Amino acid sequence: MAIRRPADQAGTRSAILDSAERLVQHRGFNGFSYADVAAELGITKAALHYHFPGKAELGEALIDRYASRFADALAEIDTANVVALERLRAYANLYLGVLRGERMCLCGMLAAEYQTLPDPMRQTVVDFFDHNIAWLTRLLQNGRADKSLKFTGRPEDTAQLIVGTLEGAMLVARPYGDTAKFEAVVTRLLSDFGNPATARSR
Amino acid sequence: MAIRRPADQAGTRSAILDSAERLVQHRGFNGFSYADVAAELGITKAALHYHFPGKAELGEALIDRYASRFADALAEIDTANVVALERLRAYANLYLGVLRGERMCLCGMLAAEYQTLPDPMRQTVVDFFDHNIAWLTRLLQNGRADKSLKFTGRPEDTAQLIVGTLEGAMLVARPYGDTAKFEAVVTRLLSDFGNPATARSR
DNA sequence: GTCTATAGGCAGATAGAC
DNA sequence: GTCTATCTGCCTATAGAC
Repeated sequence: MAIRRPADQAGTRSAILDSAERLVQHRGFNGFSYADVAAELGITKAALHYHFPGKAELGEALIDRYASRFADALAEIDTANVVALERLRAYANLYLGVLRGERMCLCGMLAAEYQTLPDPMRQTVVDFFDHNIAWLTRLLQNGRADKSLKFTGRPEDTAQLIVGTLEGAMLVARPYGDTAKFEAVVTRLLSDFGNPATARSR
Repeated sequence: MAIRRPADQAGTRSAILDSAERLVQHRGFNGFSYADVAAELGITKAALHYHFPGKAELGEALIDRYASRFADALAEIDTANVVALERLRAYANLYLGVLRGERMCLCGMLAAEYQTLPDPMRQTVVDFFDHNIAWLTRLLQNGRADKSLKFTGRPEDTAQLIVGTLEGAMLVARPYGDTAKFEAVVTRLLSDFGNPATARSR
């Protein structure tokens, strides 16, 4: 008893989201227009308004989909990796994948534009970060408990540090068009959490 | 033999820069307009175009002034602090001051919008980061040499990590309107560089 | 669902008077 | 230097035909 829906509706809707997502991650929410999306898909602006009444609704749908995809990726990391340090590495690789597509993290981009975002989008951005921090906090707590991760202070603060470092490293690396800069930061970041016996302070 | 100039010219010019700088750090380069600045100063848009022919030129002037002020602050840090860790702390405090004014770092904001920036502004943004990385790299080299700083790997990579972490922590903390989140990250970041004898790995 | 046509507003920018 | 007036273009959004 599947819900019946014209193929085009779901197809166009997700094609719009794909295009808009790429544009926002590339140019920002204030840097793209309905005209850009319409041109990319070969349809008119009016058709977009049928699927998403306004830019605010499109933006909300964008974050919702991105957040749920990210949540799936985190769950996948949990099932695929046992060791906490490996989970952390996999988490960093999510960001690297985004940067490789010459994109900024969607919510990192929206965080920069936060003050100009339509009201309904704001909470959704904050929720994304909250979810990431919560997941990392659990990971850090577990890693500390089973002694696979070494770090000082509150897990919440270190989780905040990790998110901040990854978002910031992306932000700064992108103008250089140089993923190596990002990767060097990740390596350096992760090295602090590993077994101190293998770390060298020179 | 001072250069003579009507008081208003220099006055208006820097008032425009002050207003535009605040607006860009708050709302982004694509999130403010000549009309915003004009309204704030009680003058017309046409007057702005007299001082800055176009938005691109205004943007360039904005970064130039910001970068030179930042360079002064770095020089000031070097003369006021002997210990490398203290210099690092003072550097982080520069960022904290910006965040306390409910602003994002100008160049961090522009880095997010990089793909939509007028061409002449792009190199100037990159130069800003290069300068910061270079200053931090020297600081890290000196700190390592006199054993006042502990860290692993190449100084360049750690410099990149520090800039990324500070920019990213600002980016993520601002939507929360919570400077404490930023300060916690800074404390956590700096603790890794201090004397290991006083650090606790719990 | 998608189109054409168009409204209404704001953007960056210019000409020319004072 | 700053003004008024105006241009052109793009923006988001809507009405109504197909």
